[in-house]
Amino acid sequence: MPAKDTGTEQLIKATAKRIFFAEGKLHATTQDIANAAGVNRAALHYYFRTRDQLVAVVFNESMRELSERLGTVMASDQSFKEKVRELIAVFMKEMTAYPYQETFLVTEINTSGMDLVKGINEVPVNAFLDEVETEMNTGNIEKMPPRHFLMNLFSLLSYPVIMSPIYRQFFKMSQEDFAQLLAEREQLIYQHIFK
Amino acid sequence: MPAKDTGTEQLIKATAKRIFFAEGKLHATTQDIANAAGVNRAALHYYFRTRDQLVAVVFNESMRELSERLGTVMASDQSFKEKVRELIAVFMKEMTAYPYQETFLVTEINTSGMDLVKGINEVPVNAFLDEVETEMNTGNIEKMPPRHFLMNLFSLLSYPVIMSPIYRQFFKMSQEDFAQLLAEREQLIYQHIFK
DNA sequence: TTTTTGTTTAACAAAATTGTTTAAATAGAT
DNA sequence: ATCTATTTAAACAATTTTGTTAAACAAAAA
Repeated sequence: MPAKDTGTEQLIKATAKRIFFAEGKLHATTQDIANAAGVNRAALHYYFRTRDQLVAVVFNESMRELSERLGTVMASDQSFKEKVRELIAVFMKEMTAYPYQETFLVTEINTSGMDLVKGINEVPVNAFLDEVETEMNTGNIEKMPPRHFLMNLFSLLSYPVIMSPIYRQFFKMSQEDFAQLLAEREQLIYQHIFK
Repeated sequence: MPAKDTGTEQLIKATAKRIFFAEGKLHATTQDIANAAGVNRAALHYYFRTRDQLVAVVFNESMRELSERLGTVMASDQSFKEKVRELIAVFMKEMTAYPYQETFLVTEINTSGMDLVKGINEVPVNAFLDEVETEMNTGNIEKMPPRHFLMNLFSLLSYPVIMSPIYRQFFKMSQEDFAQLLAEREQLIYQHIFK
C-alpha cells in the first residue's frame, strides 16, 4: 500500500500495457516488464505484490476504459452521424495505439473464466441500438439487425489492425505501406455506412 | 525420431491445437496439454523434444493450412459469386471450430519476430484481387480498393467470433443466443456483398 | 521364447520465473 | 536535520515449468 505516488507505479502499469497491448507480447514475464520500464523487478512487487495482481489491475482498467470510451460516445449529445464518425475516429486511434488490447482481454477471460468480466460498468448499448434501428427505418443506413451493424462496424475497424502481421505477409507489403492502407479505412468505413 | 505412429503424436498435436485455437488458452503449459490429451508429459517430449518445437510445428501447420484453405478457394474453377460464397462458408466453419487460430499465429509472430512467417506457400491473392476489381467494374459489387474488400470480408467473418466473450458481456447474451447471432452472419455477409 | 524395437511412464534434474527479505541509498516533506 | 516513503541491489527461497533418464511395458520379429 504505497502512499506517495511518484509515478513509478503508473510507469510500470503503462509499460505493462505497452508490452501487452501495443507489442502483443502476451507471455511477457515480470522481468520483461521491469526491464522495459527501467525499474528493478522488486519495484513491481512493491506496487503490485504479484504478477497476477498486476495483470488483474491492467485487465480491469482496460475493461473499464473500453466501456467508458464506448459509453461516452454512444450517450453523447450528437447526431447519429456524428456519433458514428466519432466512434470510428476514437476506436481507430485506439486500435492503432493498442492493437492487442482486446486480444489480451479475451485471452485473459479464456484463461481465467468469464467471472473476470463481472462488475463492469453498464454501457448504454441498447439505447444506441434503438437509435441504429431508427436510422435504418429512416433509410439513412442499410437495414439489418442492429447488433450486426455494431459488430460489423467494430470488425471493420479492428480486425485488419490486429491481423496486420499476417496480412502484410499475404499482401507482401512493408510496415509503412500497410499502415497507409489502414489509414485509408477510416474514410472508407464512414462512406460505406452512409453511402 | 519415432518410427511407429500409434496416433499419440497426432493426438498431442490435435490437443495442442484445440487448447490454443479453440479454447484460446495461449499460456497453456506442457502439463496442460498432456493432461488434456490424456498422456504422460514425457510423451510430449518424446515426440516433440521441447515445448518450443511443439509450438513451432503447430504454428507452421496452421500457417500452411491457412494459406492452402485460402489458395484452394481463390484459385478454384468457379464463378466469383461461388468463390465468395465458399470463402464465407469455409472460413465461417473454421472460425467456429478454431476461433483463436489467427490470434495464436499473431501472438507467436509478435513474440518471436516476423521470421517465423517466412517460407510460407504462395497464395494467389493477386489473381483474386484482379478478379475482385473486375467484378467492381462490372458493377456486381461495390467499388473500393480490392484489398479493402478482402480485409472487410475476413473482418466481418472473424472478429465477432474472436471477441465473443466481450460482446456477450456488452449484449448480455447467453452462449447459445450469441452462437445463434453469429450463425445469422453467413447469410447476412453474403447478401451485403451482392446486394 | 527370447530379442528387438519402439512406446510410455515415474522419478529425477535443471532451468526459469516468481516472490521475499534485507540493507543501503535516495529523495521529499515536515 | 529528521522522518518517512520510495527505490535499488543483491541474495535467497519457493514455485512452476521444462527437460532428461532409466526402467517398465507392449508388440512384433527372429
